[in-house]
Amino acid sequence: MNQRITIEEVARLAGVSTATVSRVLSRPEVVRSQTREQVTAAIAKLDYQPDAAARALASGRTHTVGCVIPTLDHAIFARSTQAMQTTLAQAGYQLLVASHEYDPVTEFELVRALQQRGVDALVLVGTDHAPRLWKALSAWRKPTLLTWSCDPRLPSLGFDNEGAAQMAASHLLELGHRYIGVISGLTSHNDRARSRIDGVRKSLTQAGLSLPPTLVTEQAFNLEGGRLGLRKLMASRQKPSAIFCGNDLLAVGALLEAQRMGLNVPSDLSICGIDNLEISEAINPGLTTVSLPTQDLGRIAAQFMLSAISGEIIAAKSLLPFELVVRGSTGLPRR
Amino acid sequence: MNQRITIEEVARLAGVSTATVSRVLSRPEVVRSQTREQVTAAIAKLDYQPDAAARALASGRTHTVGCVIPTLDHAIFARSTQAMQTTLAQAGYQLLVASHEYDPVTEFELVRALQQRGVDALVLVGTDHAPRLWKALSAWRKPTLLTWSCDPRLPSLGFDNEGAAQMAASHLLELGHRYIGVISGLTSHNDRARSRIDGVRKSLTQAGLSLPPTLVTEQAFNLEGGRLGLRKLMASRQKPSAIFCGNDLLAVGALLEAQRMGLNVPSDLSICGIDNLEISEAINPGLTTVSLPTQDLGRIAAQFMLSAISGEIIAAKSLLPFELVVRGSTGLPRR
DNA sequence: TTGTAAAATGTAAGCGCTTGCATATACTGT
DNA sequence: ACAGTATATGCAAGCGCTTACATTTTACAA
Repeated sequence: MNQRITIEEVARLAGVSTATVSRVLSRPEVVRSQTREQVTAAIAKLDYQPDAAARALASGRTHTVGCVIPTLDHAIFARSTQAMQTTLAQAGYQLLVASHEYDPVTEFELVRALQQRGVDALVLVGTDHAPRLWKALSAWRKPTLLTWSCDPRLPSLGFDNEGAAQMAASHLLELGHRYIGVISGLTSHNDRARSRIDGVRKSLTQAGLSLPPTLVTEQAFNLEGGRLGLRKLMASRQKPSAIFCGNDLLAVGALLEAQRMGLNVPSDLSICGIDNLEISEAINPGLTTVSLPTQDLGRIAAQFMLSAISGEIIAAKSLLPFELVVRGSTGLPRR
Repeated sequence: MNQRITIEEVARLAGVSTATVSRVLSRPEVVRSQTREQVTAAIAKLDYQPDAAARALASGRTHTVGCVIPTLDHAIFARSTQAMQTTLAQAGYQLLVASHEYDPVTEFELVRALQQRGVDALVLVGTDHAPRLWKALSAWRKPTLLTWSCDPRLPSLGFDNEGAAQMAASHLLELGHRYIGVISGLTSHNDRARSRIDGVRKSLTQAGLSLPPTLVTEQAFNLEGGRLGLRKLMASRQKPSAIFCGNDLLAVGALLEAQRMGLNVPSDLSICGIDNLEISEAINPGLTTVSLPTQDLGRIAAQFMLSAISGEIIAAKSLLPFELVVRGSTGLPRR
């Protein structure tokens, strides 16, 4: 250690006890202003930096929130994590990020690791978790929040993924499409992807249509997946006139691939997604999509955790709003 | 606390001292295998989870690495951070992420916060830092790594940003372009952006050309910035026949905007960027760019930090390779 | 056997803070 | 001026580990 300055030296210089210095640090309002100033001056003079480990050990609070996500490689998670981190930092909290890349075992281990680290709260994504992870969470006596989707077992802040997909599907149905294909993200350990397929299926059923397995393909969550999915669907006997993609990355991939294949979007093929990434608006034609407030998700999640840490009861379930954004990638089917 | 299981209870159940349990945890090889098994069994039976704060306080090591980046909203940082986190987690280390959104004051505060948290190592981006941040870093006795660009003051793992830009500019020059515009990211608190402009300027100078201020525009680091930049450059008296963009996000934005304006890329206008994002390959036409191994950056940075933490001397400066990827967005200028 | 060195384990003193409780000091009204 | 409170500060016991050092056990050679 670099001759660390301790609270004791600050106390000595300020002519008070270590307890008072500690109070200035964590509950300044209980210290007489004159005393407080002496202490503050001593802290400044010595450039004292309290040792977080010692504070954590003595107080049981680390001022750290853990966040376990699938991956930062996807803009939606990066974006919400970014918002979360910023909000937390403003409140003096630090973010411990860990990603499991859709592997439930890794996810479990990361959660355990973060719990050991003594994080004051934990944020997870989705509802698909290993049983022992659920167990580890319920045995844990600190705030936990599920994001992106909701589950009665834990406080949740998410979207009605099924509803969002229905909204998109209804749009396609209203345009007159009857053969609708689906490019979904991989559904393993991903409840969001499953819910979205379910949403499309529900809409089709309500319209008296069905969703044949040949018109559904699961693809890796990236542009390449969208391209592969498109080729696969367009190779099927009954070609779809519209394609719903589980997210915008797949949709953009599909759109670009359609253009490469010489198809005109939307007159030959309508495409729509979910998320509303920046690229969705920029691309030509613009991508019709369901806009999700990803950034808000992160910010509000952070606020929830801060409230929960300070003992407030947070809502068991909050759904964030979303809206259909119609752009050029969807249109009437060729008659 | 949830009736936390302590090392003492494990020791009692295993019939050994707490010191032995501690050794099993951190240096199992010094414990006789028979004893070790008893301890391991007791740990498993009690589901003991050591308290990281206590370990940190007693040992001075937190098994945590801090990473301060501009923002996770940009794919390049998200991607390298993702790689870093994964590599660290595999070695039992956790990642504390903080982003400053190009604000030097925030950056300084975040670094201090992470130092207080007792991170075992720190990773920063770039060489533009507030003087007092440099001071805080040199007073700190733990490994620090600069990434993306290099600086003699600290161990660095980065790219030759100027060289990458020169590579792109040379490509445009070789195609015969003489009026080359530049859409740069904001250069404030961003040495990479500045180096890249410098690289282009150097190439032009070597070719006996110059880079007039009217052909350079600084834009926010996103698609919209690329679009604005393009409109600005194409509104100048002497229109460029090729545009170099400081990164692929700007380039993609510029490309899409060019198409919206009815320009044909590359016959009316060549565009090239730096980064090689996934979208750069997928878009039509494909974007000519300089491919940077962003993911490797993160992975290698993590490995460096792990080595440094265990006392190894790491290279003062490592440059990662890059290569020009020529795609459809650049071509011969219209004669 | 026994002696000696090496290996394994135990003892106990912290690590640097927080906080319950005790004490001291500052106010208030009479 | 003096109780009687309310407020501010100090005292000191931990928080749950790690680790230097002391002690015990084991291994092995003579």
